[in-house]
Amino acid sequence: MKAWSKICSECAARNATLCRVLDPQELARLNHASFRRWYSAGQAIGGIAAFDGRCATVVAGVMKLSKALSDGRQQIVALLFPGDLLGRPYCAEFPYTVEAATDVLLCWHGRADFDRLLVLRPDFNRAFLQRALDSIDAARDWMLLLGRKTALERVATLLLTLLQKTSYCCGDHQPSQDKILTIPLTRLEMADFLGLRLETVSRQLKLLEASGAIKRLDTRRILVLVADSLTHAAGPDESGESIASATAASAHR
Amino acid sequence: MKAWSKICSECAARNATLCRVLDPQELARLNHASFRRWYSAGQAIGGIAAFDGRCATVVAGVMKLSKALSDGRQQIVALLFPGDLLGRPYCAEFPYTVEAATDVLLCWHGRADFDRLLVLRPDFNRAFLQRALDSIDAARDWMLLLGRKTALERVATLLLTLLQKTSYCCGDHQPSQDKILTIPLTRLEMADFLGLRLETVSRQLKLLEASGAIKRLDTRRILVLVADSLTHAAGPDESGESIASATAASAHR
DNA sequence: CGGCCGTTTGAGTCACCTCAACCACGGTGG
DNA sequence: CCACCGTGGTTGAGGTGACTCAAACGGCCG
Repeated sequence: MKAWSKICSECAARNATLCRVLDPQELARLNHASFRRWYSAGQAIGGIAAFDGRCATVVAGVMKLSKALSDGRQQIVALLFPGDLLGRPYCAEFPYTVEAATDVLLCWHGRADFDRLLVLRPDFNRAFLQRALDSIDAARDWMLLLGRKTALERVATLLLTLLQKTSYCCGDHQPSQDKILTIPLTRLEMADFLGLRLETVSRQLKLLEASGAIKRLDTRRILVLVADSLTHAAGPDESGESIASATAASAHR
Repeated sequence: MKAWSKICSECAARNATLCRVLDPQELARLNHASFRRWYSAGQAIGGIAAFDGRCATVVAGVMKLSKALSDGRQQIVALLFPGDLLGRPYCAEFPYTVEAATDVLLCWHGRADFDRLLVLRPDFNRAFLQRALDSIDAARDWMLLLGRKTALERVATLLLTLLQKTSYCCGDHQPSQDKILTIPLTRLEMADFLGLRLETVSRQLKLLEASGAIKRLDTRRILVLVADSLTHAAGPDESGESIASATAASAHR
């Protein structure tokens, strides 16, 4: 494992973080008020209200946020990659179950300093807002998947999403173009993210392999042979709801 | 129909809007830079990039945001009620199809003035941020529904949600406790919101009626007879993922 | 009256779920 | 070194909830 610097300016996730917008002085101050901690895979973070308005940045690894019904049905609602922010400022409650999917290094920010930046630094504030809005878009994209896509499309979409996320995030990945995807989730977690059962996920992966799009190296690693084929399996494009009410009339449903 | 004042301080949606936090002076200024416009049910708003960073407040009626695949499959990702904000500041793109579900009155805000408030007024900024974060929560709640709930649970949940939303929003509703719910959606729209087919929605409503929880007055209006029964049909509580790994061991799945 | 639209109802099908067996791998201890 | 076990993954057989297709209904409007 790399040497994980405690210095913000040397942060492994620096380019992807919110903190990027800060000047050296601000950064030093935030650095002083932050601390880092490792969580091992599967470890959950605190009780329900353990956040108490504090935020943390994912430096390495993948976190998962999930919601559950009391009968055990569970839905993963977000994955957080290096550079992503965890928590909700101003708000004691953080209504999700937070768990490390892989081993994770978090950088916890001092609440007072973080809130201060939000108020005093417009660019920081705006970057934060941008993130929040992006999270909305991501959640809504996934709503489309959960509500309307088939099992095969869901699995293919997940693989593509992971491929994209891990390619420019500074995980434990080779920066090379080898197209080996290391899935940070178990089959059960994939299922909980996709609104499927783990058996179904397994079967769809088999189908994708049979179609020649991928090759399963081991349970966690997948060699992407034909990315286009994956894209195709992921279903039709999202339509920007073209102006063409002409096409809509015939093609609609 | 009421007389819809053009004066912000007399706005029908005032108590639910962002603008609530503004002082009279700011309000007057924003008022000056805003204009109101009616959209009839079913009407779509502009082309894809018609927003161009501008925002609008829903004053009356219900808007829907949806995403679609190019083969016609569609998912409604959000409903906007009076007081809710529409659009995305700083960003030309607004990646949703925006349509009026009912007749809707929008109050369009001047971009410059709106952005200025966002920067200069911390309370306004914070209120906006709060909204965005609430939208994330709402989308993720719905992800749980789409990924894990049964058809009956979905329909019941929708009815409860609508009941709650319309009860304290200043729609065309009686403020009384009569428990008559006027659904602002067609069956097809309900289906597109719930990730179901319209026939399925219809059948589940029939089941709910057979169980005595509701009575269908006409296609749009529903008399809620036993709200508890609806709540029960909506499925088990969301668990705050209790500390009890003890219960989890047995009850989990 | 006739046509249209949104809705309801029915009958049959299928994609995904359920249940269960089996397998591969890694760690543990005799 | 190997028997044992636990965990996570795969595979199979059968079931079912929601979908598909189709027909009929009822209110509305010309």
